[in-house]
Amino acid sequence: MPLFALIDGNSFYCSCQRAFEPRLRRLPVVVLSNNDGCAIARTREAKLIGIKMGDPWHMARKRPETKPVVWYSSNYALYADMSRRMFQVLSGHVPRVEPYSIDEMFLDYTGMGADLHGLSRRIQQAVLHEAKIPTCVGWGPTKTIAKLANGLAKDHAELDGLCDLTDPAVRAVWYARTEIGDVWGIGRQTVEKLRREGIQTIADFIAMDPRKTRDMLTVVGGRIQAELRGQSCLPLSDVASARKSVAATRTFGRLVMEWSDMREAVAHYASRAAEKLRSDGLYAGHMSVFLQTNPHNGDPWYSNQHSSAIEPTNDTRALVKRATRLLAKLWRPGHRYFKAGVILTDLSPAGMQAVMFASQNPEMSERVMAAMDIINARYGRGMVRTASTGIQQTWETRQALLSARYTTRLSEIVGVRSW
DNA sequence: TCTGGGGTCCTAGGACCC
DNA sequence: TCTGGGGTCCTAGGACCC
Repeated sequence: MPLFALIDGNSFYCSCQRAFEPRLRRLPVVVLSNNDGCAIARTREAKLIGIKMGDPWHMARKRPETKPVVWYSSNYALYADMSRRMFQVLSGHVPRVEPYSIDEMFLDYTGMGADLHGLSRRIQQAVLHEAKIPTCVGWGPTKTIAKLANGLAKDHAELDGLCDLTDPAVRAVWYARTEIGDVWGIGRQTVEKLRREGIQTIADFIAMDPRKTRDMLTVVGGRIQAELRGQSCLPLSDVASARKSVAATRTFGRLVMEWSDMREAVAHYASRAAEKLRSDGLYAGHMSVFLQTNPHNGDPWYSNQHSSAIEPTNDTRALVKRATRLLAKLWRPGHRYFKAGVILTDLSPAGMQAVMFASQNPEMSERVMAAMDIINARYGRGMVRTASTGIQQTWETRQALLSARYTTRLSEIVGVRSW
C-alpha cells in the first residue's frame, strides 16, 4: 500500500521574511502581490486582525486595526531559495520528495515504518531548525487524502500541525464534517454543481455513484472521488516534469495610453520570457500576446490576444520582434491599458533544433544570448537589453516595500554582529 | 490614485485526411 | 428508411491550483 505525506510551510512567504528578521516573530506580517496590489500571504496574527487573502493594500493599510502590520512586497528570489533549502532538508529524511508548489512537497511515506507521527514530528523540527520554516504535515493512502490531511492540520489547532488520515474510520469522521469544497481540485464551479445535487460534505461525495460522478465532473472528478475513497490514482514523481509554457504578464504601475510605452512594456515581457526559456534550456515554437483595460475602474472594456507559431527560438531579439508585431495587431488607440503579457508555448529542449533556420544564425544567437545572460546575472537584470525595451519604463511595476534578497545576492546578505 | 502572476489539465469542436 | 464514418491534430476556453 502506498503512503503519501504532504508538508507545507505555514504562511510561507511571511515565514521566509521572518527567517531573516527575528523582530517580526510575534508581529502580524503580510506579503503583497506583484505591484503591491493585494495581500497574498498572511501570518496567523495578520489573519486574526481580519486581513483577508486578496485584500487590496491601499484599502487594508488605512484601517485603524492594521496599524501594527508589517507589509512586504513579494520577493520571489528569496522564497524560491528558501524552498530549495526546505527540499534539501526533506531529502535527508525520506527517499523521495516531489515538489508540488513553492511551499508544498509530497513525500513518499511508503514502507517508512509504523511510527509516522514520530517521523513527521522529526521532519517538522528539522525543517524548522535548518530552514527556519514552520510547517504542517498530513498523510494518508493517496495524494488527495494527504493534501486534505495537511489542510486539516492547518485549520485545527488541536491537531498541533500533524494529521494522520491512514485509518478509514478516522477518515469517515472527518469526511462527514468537512465541506466538499475543501478538497484539492474541487473549485467554486464544482461546489455549486454538487450543491445543486444535494452534495455538501466529502461523505456525501464519496457515496455518489462513480458513473454519475464521471458524467457530471468528467474523469477529473472521477479521479478525485477514487482518491478520496483510498484508491491511489496520482503517483508520486520525483523527476521534475518538463514545463509546458512560459509567461511574462504584468499589471502596469500606471495605466498605459501611448503606443511607445506599450511597445516597450511588451518588449520587456518578451525579454523576460526569453530569459526564462534560456535558463531552462528551452526553445518556444508558439507565442501569444494579450492586452486589456482595467476591469475595475469603469473604463471601456477591451481585451484581445493574438498568437502565432514561430521558428523555435529563445533569442530575445527574435522574440521581441515577433511580440511587437503581434501587439501591433491588438493595439487600439484611445484606451487606457491596464495589463499585458507574453505567453510562450510549444516548448522543446535545446539540442532538438538540429534544423537550422535561414532567418537566424543559431550559433551566433547562442553566443550573443549567453553573453547577455552573463552580464545581466553579474550586473543586474536589464543591464543589457534590446533598445526596444526603452529607458523611461513608466509602466514599471511598483515594489515599494521590498526586503533584501538575503540568500541570493551577496550584497544583500544578512550582517552578523557580536556585541 | 489604488484590485497578482504563473502554471496545469481536460474537453469540445473545427480542419483535415483516407 | 437510408444520402459515410472514423481517426488525428490543433486550438480555444473552462476550471482549477498555489
